[in-house]
Amino acid sequence: MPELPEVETVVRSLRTLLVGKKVTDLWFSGKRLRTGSSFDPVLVRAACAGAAIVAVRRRAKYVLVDLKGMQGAAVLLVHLGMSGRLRVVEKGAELEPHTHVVWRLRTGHELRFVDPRRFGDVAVAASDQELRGLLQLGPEPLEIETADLAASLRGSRAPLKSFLLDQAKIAGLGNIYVCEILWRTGLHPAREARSCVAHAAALREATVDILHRAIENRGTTLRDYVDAEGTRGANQFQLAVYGREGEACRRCAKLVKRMVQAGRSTFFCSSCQRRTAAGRVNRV
DNA sequence: AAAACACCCTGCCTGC
DNA sequence: TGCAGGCAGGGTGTTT
Repeated sequence: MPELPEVETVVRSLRTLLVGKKVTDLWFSGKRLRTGSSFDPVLVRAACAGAAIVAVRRRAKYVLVDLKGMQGAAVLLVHLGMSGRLRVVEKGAELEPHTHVVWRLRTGHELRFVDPRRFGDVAVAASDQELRGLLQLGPEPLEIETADLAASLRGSRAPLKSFLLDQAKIAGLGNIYVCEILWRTGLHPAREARSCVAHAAALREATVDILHRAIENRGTTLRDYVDAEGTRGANQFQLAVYGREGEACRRCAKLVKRMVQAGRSTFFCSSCQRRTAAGRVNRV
């Protein structure tokens, strides 16, 4: 499940493998991607074929590839969804099932987008401003200012868990890292966001630390996440609560609980993470 | 207006 | 053993 650290890891590996390379041609499976996707093979081919790869960037959970083609500059957007992978392989390497887009490079390598569940997305535009997926995104978690986070919290009656998952409020977190951030700060997932204004600094600090550590570990591989070179992450061994229902809390040894919020699992410690505004910030 | 929810998809796991 | 059903959840569109 690629979240910000996994996407950042993929972007870094793609950057070393792709920048300066030229796309010769593309191949498509013909399958649709996620509902509401603007994925259009004709447009993607027109923007990519013959273009040079200038840069590879990340915005929230999106991979952005800057292209320079005969018709000018373009931006290629790839979202990995739940099960998406971007791999750079040798031409002629066996085609994995559920491969949907292949960019053939002049070097003889291929960039491949593989996505069994097709929750991912591929799109092109002339600039970031024309990429629909990027328009509603909030600030980057690694760059957000405490005052801005506090102001945003103050205006939301949503549960804190939902607030942190809302890409319009803060862009790039997913279920795994939100659970970890809440545990680290000792805040209960069901607390109203606006009751946590005083904890904005602690939330920001925990977020930055947890994301940095996850990036250092090259992401969390729970099932099949790998980077562009096929390397698994190692951050799954650092998780304090996610996926640990019934196991001992690493801080107080009580059993980690699971509840469902907005249809998604929340893992937390009911002893360390109190509903009441105790004002206590826990440290590992 | 903001929050909640249904939907898309496949693979894995559980239970009968 | 085999198969049905539940579950995983990011983002979008719809409903409350």
